[in-house]
Amino acid sequence: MIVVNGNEYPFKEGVSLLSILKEHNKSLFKEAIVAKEDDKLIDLSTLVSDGVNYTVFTAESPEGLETIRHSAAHIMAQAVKTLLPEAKVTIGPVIENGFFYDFDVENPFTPEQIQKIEKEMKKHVQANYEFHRTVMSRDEAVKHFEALGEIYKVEIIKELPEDQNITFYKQGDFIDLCRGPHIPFSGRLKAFKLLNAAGAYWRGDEKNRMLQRIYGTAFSTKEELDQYLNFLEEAKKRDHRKLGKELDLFSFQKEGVGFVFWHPKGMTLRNQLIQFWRDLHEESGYVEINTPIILNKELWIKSGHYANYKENMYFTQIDEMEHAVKPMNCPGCMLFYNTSLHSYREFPIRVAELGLVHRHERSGTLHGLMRVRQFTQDDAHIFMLPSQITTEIKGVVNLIETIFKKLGFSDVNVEISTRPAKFIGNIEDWDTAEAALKQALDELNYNYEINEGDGAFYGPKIDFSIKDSLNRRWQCSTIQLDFALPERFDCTYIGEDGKKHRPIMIHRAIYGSIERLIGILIEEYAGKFPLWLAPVQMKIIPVSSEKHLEYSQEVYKRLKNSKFRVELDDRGEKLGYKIREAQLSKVPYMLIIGDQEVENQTVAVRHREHGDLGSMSLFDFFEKLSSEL
RNA sequence: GCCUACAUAGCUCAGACGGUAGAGCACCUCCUUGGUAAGGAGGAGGUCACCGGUUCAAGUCCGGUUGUAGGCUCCA
Repeated sequence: MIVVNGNEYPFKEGVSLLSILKEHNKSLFKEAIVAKEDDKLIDLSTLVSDGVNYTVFTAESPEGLETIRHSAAHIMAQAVKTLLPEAKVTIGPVIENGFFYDFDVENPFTPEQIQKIEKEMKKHVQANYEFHRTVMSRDEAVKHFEALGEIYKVEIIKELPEDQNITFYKQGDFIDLCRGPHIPFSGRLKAFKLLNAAGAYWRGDEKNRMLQRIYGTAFSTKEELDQYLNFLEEAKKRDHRKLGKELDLFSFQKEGVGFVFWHPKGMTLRNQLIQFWRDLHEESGYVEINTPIILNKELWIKSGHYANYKENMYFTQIDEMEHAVKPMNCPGCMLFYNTSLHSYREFPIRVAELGLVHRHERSGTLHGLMRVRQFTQDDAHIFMLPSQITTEIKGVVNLIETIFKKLGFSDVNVEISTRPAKFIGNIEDWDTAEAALKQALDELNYNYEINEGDGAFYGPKIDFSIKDSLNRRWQCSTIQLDFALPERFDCTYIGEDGKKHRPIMIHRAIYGSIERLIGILIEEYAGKFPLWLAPVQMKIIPVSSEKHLEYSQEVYKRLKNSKFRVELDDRGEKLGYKIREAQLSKVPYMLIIGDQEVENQTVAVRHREHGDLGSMSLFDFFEKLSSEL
């Protein structure tokens, strides 16, 4: 007997899972993509063994979808080889929303070629080739691919363990090295699209040859594919670079590549975020400092940045002495710490700094507000006793939670990075610190991933990332322990025993970069900022710019005096026109003032999303606003 | 930095074959004083990113530079 998806079938020697389905379960047979034996994904062509429990997946399952995408990459490679036989194939994995395949070709792919490749793929799908799995020995495999001139495959095979059987998949006359599993027939690939092409280094190493990568995606149905393509379109509309221009928040100029020009409305966003941040930090027992953005080279040698981070730093001369523009705030804070003698009784000392830092990023990596060369970090350094680590980390995590909640982010990813191969300090300190980080997150019931060995050389860290509109993750908050800097700067405190000790120090940032955060917020809200952030909170629109002007100005003054960000549109345009403009500028409230409002001393409130809310007294409107803020 | 594509008015975009620039919106002026997403008329605005080449003639063809976009790499 064998079991498939809970149903028992008689066992027969030398029969594949697919044949079993074909015989006993026609509907599942038609939909089946891949299967699982215990925890191992297998092809449907696998011959069944007696007494085994199999699970068969359709395209609807994550396993099925991933297999479809993987096979789509192979079919794409097949199509490329059909059209360009001299192309050399490399690798073609599944990625978050699709797949790609890298080719070594003489000339980069043109959009027309991509179209042709897509058409060719459709032919291969139509042909409904069987994906045939074969096994070869290493030597056979190397010979096979050497004969074909597929040098990249040869390279990969040579790196596989000597004794390992190497599997191949053949569909039509195309054969590719692959661990599998794959869809049973190419016809099971029902909905796919090639998206774009780009250069990519072989093995991601810029010293290697640049290959040409084609990205594509595949879904279980045409509807889902269309839905995804639609999502990409929608995401484009939310792109912070587009909205930043439309809403006049900021700009970039060729005179300063990677440096943001903040326009008045963008400045309001910054200031609101900063004010919220300051209030919260003051409540949470932080002090705030500000340190210079230019400091001499000796400092950066001492901090280790000169040795480890020089490539990303800008240098300048002052009185013939070399100086650097700060890429980080920590050394300045160390100097501040050392300006006085500290006692363990003061601990923890929480020192915040909204520090303007400059980092040289390679030109090709710049991306709107998300990656720039000058940005403001909402930094803080906390000095403490070893026994205070967990409590302090928890304090920071709570602060992060409060802030993300206010900003409306729910999809936050948390990762702990532990001791790397190259590290400073002693292992006991690392172990204590890593345990403290985990304990803090555990006590707060956080789910997190662990990146073993991914910590900085100076200490372990917790990173928090959130998503932009295209589901790209951006790291914002970070909490990093640092064993190096207190040492390098000889920071000390006087302990209970009257002797000098080395304090524990953490760096932390919550917004990460104010620039990046605003970029993410623009996309998160699609430009419709909540009332507390909105650059303009309400616009007063008189029906007639003559008859209703006086009362409109009075309303304007009262709102202005109550510290609201209000504008009065007193142009001689028609009501519909002014509403349209206000609507497009995404102002939360429009206050329409006509004869009725003047007479009753009210305002007609229109909300950017809920439309006309009717007339109300200014007092009621204030009540409404305060309930929203 | 590397690969590819793109660069025309403030914005969004047209400009087959090379014959010295065009629309809509925005802006300015005038008319219109209009009740919940565009009232009308007129006007002004461009060294076609920059530098060089081919040509009688370059927005258009070629080369380079700069910037932008999508990736690679790197990171807040």
